[in-house]
Amino acid sequence: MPVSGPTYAIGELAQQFDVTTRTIRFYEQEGLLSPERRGKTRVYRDKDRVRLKLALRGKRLGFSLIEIREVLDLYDDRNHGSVRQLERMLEILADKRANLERQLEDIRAMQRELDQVEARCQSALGELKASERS
Amino acid sequence: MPVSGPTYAIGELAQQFDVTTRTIRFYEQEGLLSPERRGKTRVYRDKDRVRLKLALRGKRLGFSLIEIREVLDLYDDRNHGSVRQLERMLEILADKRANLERQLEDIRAMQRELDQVEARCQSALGELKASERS
DNA sequence: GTTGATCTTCACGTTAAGGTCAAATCCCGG
DNA sequence: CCGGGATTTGACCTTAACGTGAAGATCAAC
Repeated sequence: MPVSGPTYAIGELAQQFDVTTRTIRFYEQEGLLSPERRGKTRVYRDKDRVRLKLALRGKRLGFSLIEIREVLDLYDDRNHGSVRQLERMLEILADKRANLERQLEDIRAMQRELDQVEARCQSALGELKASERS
Repeated sequence: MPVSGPTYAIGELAQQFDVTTRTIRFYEQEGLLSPERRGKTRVYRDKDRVRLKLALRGKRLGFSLIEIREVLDLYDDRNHGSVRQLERMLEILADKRANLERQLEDIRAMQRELDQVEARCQSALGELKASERS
């Protein structure tokens, strides 16, 4: 009983996520999406929507489309391959996890630096405005 | 009295940060670095090293070289321009800050998803190994 | 002094991630 | 049934961030 749920046109999806239809078609070409077809036109379901959302999140984090596809493919794995494949998956996951950790560190470091720069800017601005009043 | 401190050759720096010399020269061409010259050869000081470090961090966070240059230029600003310029700087900083926040959110969301995928992998792996023993 | 490592500039190549037409086709309200 | 907006495929274009030689200068070491 595949409840099926709502469907979306490509333009609809594009609007929802603020990307162009070109992007969505490109993601399909690169194997990130595989919508059904009604005739020639693409029909997207919620599972496609989820994949697109995850893909865009990955992109914001600097993942390449290839990496994103790898993870997405693991994600809805109804064919949990061999032991070897599963172990490879865990390897990839560990890798991505490590990367995220480093990004967190980087972000915190950069936030500290932004704090410093901003403080200097603010004080410089204060002085300028003070001298303006003189 | 500019203590000056240690200097580095381009290859040295490349090794320290695990990038190619081409990258370092490219960053110079793009205005991120501006080492002195002894004759034709580049001589790097600690301040250049710091800029390189910050640049690479920025890159890991998905900043473009242009954005990185903007921030670096703000960073060692001995010529804190006009009020307008300072205000523009604060604007940019706020922008980058917001971006970092979103990245943090994305990272946390993605970590949760990795947790789920990994759990599924682990359990599938457990089942496979169990059935192997039968 | 020659060899090998490192440096220089110049220039063309490459890859990722789409953008940008163009020309045909589809679908839907009137 | 038809006109206009949305979709389709296909082709080529673009930008960022380097890679990859080529060809020569320099410099320490043997």
